[in-house]
Amino acid sequence: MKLATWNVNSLKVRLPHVLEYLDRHKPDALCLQELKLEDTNFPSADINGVGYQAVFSGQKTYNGVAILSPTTVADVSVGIPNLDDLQRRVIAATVSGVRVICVYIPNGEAVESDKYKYKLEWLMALNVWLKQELAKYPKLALLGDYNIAPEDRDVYDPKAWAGKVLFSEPEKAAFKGLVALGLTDSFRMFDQADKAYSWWDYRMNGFKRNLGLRIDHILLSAELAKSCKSCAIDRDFRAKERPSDHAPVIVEI
DNA sequence: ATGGCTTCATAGTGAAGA
Repeated sequence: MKLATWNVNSLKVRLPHVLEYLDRHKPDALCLQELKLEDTNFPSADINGVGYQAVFSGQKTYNGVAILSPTTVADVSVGIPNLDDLQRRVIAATVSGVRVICVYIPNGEAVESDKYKYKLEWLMALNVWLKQELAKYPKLALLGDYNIAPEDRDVYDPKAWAGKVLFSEPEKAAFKGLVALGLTDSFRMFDQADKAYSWWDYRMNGFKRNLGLRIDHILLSAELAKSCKSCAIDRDFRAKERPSDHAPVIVEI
């Protein structure tokens, strides 16, 4: 079974890339973030046309998440219970017996900002909720844009990024808090190339110079981790014409 | 060098992303 995640930075613009991705990898679930469109504008017909169905929670201009699957999914839920959040950042569904949770964790803007406070509060609410979800669903995968680089090796220049948003200690502690629930960072279960990242700034030729961060992750519950066969970042889609600034990440379980 | 690029938005001295 293949599960994938991709921050597409506008589904309207990236639809051809998404359709190509589905055709090439045929994932059992593809989690998308930053749709940047309202539900009424969701391109269901195009996605159905390549044999996939979608559940989604969108909003105008910002955020928006979806799960694409070749089969009908069950028990769809949106948002985090007990978190009053107008931003569409979470959608979950059960796909072939696996609880798939798609998240777009807040960016945080800068450590001094109110958005950073919101990010840390959001992460705390996610942790509380996930603890309950893991008790309910032993087979659980948390996929998405975490907006956190967990370790030095996930950052092209960790000294320059020290203390900055995406790499600050409280954010890294929140990531470890998710791992402490019993989740495993699937990417680090396997040998990987050095300087492997999932996001590169559009500016400064960030991709060509490989000035990137690994901020898109697939965390697996113990039961899924024990049968996980691979995890890979697909740089091909970042190298295309008019790409998203994020590359897709995929696991085989 | 707080810029640099891309998106959606509106027509802003833009906002937000990461």
